Amino acid sequence: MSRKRQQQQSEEVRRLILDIAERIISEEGMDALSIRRITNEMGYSSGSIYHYFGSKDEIILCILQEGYQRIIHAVKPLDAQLPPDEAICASFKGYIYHCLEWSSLYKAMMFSSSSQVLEITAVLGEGLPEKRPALRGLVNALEAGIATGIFAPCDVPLTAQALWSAMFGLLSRLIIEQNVSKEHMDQLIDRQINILLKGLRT
Amino acid sequence: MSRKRQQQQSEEVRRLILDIAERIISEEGMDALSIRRITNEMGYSSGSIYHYFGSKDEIILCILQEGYQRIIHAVKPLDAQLPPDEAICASFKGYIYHCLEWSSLYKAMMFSSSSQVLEITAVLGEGLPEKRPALRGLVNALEAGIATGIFAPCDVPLTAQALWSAMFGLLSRLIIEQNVSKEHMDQLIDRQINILLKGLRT
Amino acid sequence: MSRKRQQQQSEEVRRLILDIAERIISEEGMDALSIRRITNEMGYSSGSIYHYFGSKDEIILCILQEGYQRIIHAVKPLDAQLPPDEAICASFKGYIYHCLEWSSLYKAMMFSSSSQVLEITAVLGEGLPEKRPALRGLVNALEAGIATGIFAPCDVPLTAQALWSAMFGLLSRLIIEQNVSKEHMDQLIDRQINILLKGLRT
Amino acid sequence: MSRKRQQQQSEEVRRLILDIAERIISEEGMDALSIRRITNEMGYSSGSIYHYFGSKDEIILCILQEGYQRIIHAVKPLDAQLPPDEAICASFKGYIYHCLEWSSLYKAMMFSSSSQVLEITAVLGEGLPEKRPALRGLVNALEAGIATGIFAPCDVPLTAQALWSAMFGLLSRLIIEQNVSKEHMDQLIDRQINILLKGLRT
DNA sequence: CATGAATGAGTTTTCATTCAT
DNA sequence: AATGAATGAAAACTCATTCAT
Repeated sequence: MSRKRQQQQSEEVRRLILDIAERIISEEGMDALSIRRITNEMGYSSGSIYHYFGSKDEIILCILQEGYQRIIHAVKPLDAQLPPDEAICASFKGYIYHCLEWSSLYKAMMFSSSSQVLEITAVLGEGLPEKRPALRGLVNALEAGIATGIFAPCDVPLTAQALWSAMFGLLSRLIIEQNVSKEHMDQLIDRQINILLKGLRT
Repeated sequence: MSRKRQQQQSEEVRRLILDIAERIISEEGMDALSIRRITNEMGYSSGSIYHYFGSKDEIILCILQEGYQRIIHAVKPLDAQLPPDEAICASFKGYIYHCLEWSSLYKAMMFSSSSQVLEITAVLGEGLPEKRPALRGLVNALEAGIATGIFAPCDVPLTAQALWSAMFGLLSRLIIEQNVSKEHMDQLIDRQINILLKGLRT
Repeated sequence: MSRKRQQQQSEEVRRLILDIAERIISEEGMDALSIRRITNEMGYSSGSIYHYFGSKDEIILCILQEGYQRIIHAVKPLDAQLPPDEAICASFKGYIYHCLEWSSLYKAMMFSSSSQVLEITAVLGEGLPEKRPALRGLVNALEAGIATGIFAPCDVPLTAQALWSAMFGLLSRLIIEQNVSKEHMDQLIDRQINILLKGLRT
Repeated sequence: MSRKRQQQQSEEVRRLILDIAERIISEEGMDALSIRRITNEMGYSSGSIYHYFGSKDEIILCILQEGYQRIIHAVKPLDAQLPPDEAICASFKGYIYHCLEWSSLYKAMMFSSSSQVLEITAVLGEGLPEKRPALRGLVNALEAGIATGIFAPCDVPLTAQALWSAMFGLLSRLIIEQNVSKEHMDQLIDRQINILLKGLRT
């Protein structure tokens, strides 16, 4: 009992640390994250964090992994009821608007070349489109669209990578440039998705 | 003679500083850049750098501006002889393959949200498509294509931003993910450009 | 027990820092004070000081406030039993001889134009004679003296400021010039107070 | 000829250095003075200053000495035509208002305990009232006043020191506290001189 | 005489990490 | 498990001074 209880408590503190750290990164960027900041906001002393994590890097890695999970889980599966093109459009928009709310975290995660992070975030490799939830849905929609004849036949995984990269580019610029007006943002997103979908059609 | 020689030497030291700094940024990222690192590698004392640059930021700005210049100068003007779609295809490919050679610097520059850097790199703002050399060519090609009827009429600056962002996304992923095979890379680039161009056509 | 002991020790270290800093200021002036100097003399590493104080300015402010407190607490309230002129004489003498013992600190404090310090030390502003303990006693004595008819009616706060400034001037010169003999010092103090008091009489 | 000319030119450069340094001290305080600042404003290189002065301290000393001379020369001799009390009043006012215009320099000079500076600025020592121009005039006026019966007999040098210190105190506070309104300043000066003069009368 | 490059020691501050208690 | 004191290295930057040219 006692041991179980302990483990549970320990897990709660880890959670707390990660939550605070993630909030700092999201609100003020990676450079604002420091052990002191975290422990201060927890009401703990600075040393205590090393009972829960081996190093700062371990914390960051954890956050990036979790952040990716969160984003993925938030990517709703493509609606099989909808025509594939509309499903892709809805999915992309959902993804973009969702990620814009986690922009700092998204940036930290998706722009990282750390091999540990890339294990999670890479999409261009052989076979990855089938592994990544986000791309898997895209692959399915593309295949469905080809089957129903609204999309031209093509190398589906390759096309999924190309499409996703395009959308990633727009999302990235929106996050990086910061001061794009909501209106212009909406127009850009619409325009890009239109171009891409039209590019797929028969 | 002596004065000229001195000035020349001074210029050489500035160059040396910039080269070392750029190498550090390219190899280890922006955060690894420090005055100490630079001066140590030069064999100078740390204060000496302030003979040549007013501050660390000035050095960084210099590097980014140079990097941008390098990129811009390499962006060949769209070939007016070619049909607009082929011109865009050639231009995009040229841009991507060129920037892949300066990948780390490109990353440092294009992923920065520093306002100083954004003054140079931002593309999504109102009126920017006409100011940025890369986008201006795209705007011209689009207008030409619409005029000749191969592209459907559209909001040209908006479309240029959407197109460029798409291409930026693919380039970014290629840079970030590092271990994409040359063959797959070529296919991806071809595929994306095809989708985009087809998306523009009438 | 342990916690109490720790807190006590922490308090001792703060004390040590303030004592060393004060000594440096007293012996070598404000400009000689540096974090390094303090920590070196403590046998600590330079960063450690930030466990106890948030910044150098905080240390200085602490010292100045303590110095001011020390001076104020030593300013005995004017003796209401004595005739006002004698009370003023006694008070001035007490103040001068007391401050001469803390001369370097007094100098650092009273000659500073830092706004933080002036909040504590300024006397010439509107309404300040009533706020500063030293001047408040003077104001009371002047009013008492005017009431009993030994002092001529006047603008009391203004007069208090003028009197205190005069005494401050003599005290300052005694501190600055250092090598004035005790005998001459006594004569000067007597003479100045006599002139001032006679200047107030009816 | 050549040598004479050279010496003259050298003298001019020394002058220029001192003028610039003094202006910096006056406008921005002692801490703002640096060799770089001086040489930049001269259009010279940093090293060249050492052809004219052995060290920064030598420059500062020079300025303080000159500053004192300037102040003294500006202290107009007491008007022997006027009654001694009016002459003292005029002299004090002239001194105060004059020095307020050189406040930073005055502060640097008169608050210094450097023995070199004190050789010039000390007034409380035995025999100094007769040596210092400012005090000598005061001594003369006091003696004249005693002779004509408007001042009570007294130890004249001692009285001169006490008077001057009083006025120095007010001037110092006006300089230190900075934000005293012109109106209040005038009242304070009037009030203090009135008290002092009344304190001298028979 | 003048330059300007270079030094070296200095400044305050931040931070991840360790460790005795 | 938690503390909090302490470290030591790092950060950017400043400045008086020296010296070869």
